[in-house]
Amino acid sequence: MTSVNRKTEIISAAIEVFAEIGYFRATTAQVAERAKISQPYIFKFFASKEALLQAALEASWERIINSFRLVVESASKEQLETDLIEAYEKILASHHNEILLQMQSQTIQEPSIRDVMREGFREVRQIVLTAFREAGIASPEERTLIFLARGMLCNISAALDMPELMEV
Amino acid sequence: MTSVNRKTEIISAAIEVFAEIGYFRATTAQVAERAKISQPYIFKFFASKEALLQAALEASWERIINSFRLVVESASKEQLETDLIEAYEKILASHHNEILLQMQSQTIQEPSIRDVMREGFREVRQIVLTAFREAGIASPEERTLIFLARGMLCNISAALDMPELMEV
DNA sequence: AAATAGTTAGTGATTGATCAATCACAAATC
DNA sequence: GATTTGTGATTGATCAATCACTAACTATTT
Repeated sequence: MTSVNRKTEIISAAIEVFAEIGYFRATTAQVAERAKISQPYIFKFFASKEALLQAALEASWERIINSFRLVVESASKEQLETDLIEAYEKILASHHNEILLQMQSQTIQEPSIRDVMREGFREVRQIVLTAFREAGIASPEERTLIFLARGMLCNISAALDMPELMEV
Repeated sequence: MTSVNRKTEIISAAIEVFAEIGYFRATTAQVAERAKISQPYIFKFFASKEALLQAALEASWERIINSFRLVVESASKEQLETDLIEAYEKILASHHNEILLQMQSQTIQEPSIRDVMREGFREVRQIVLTAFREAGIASPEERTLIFLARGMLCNISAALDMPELMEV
């Protein structure tokens, strides 16, 4: 097992455990158990529990950003927005825990966590806004706002299992 | 000091402490200190820390719901949506902690907390949807979805101190 | 092929601190 | 004297992080 693979495994385990139990309530022992390693071994890869959360959040943002970049590169101007929505819904379905962890982290006050969250939102917004502009969509700022807003309500709809929130 | 006032004070203290520190990390001793009572005394009013969170959430939803009902009763049809937005922004400015606590609770898995959150969203959505319908607004379901979605992005914008998320 | 040395992978045991909740009790008020 | 209001002390459980240690693997020399 290479070191980088082991690190990835720990991050995956942390995403699951933090999302299911809540970051502050979850224990590093639970993460270790999920990753099938000993509890102290986590600290060979991450300086602290908070550093592990940070790494988990970076991984989750990267997935969204990579997915959106792919869509922007390949989608037609007419399909751009619907393809972005579809890409996000796929992530929400396949990596629900990463979204739950992001939702949690929106209210975590630690500076390092706040920074990751802000940078994630900033970058996603920039990708969408630039793509909308280059596609010649009218009122790109307003449309970007609505796109992000629908995404956030979609998260809540999924987290609380309230599909009616997204029904028209 | 009447029992009901004391209870209200504890709830106010809990909202502050839970919002600032995070529900799972915050301690009942911190809530007690904020309420200027002893830590055990909390448990004369609330059976558990979770019951206290539940009461805090109920209070926060009630504020929003009462405010929206007032707007719906008095606003003109043309001003309805802007007045609702204004009412929500006022709450967000004056009771930021209540919104932060709601955001946290969107991902807390305990059944009693989930139930409070679902009921809160359900009721707010119903009030807005009914008001939009009765005001003769076109596509009331779609407009309600957008209204709620913008509200959720507004929460995040405030929580992360990212005003650019709401700029057009 | 065998021995040696060095590096990487991984764990058991511990610790100091922390916390929700209980209980017995005191003080104030009615 | 009885009810209400309120607290000190305690407890059993829990946790992040550290430390000392072992096992396994790799490379080099003999």
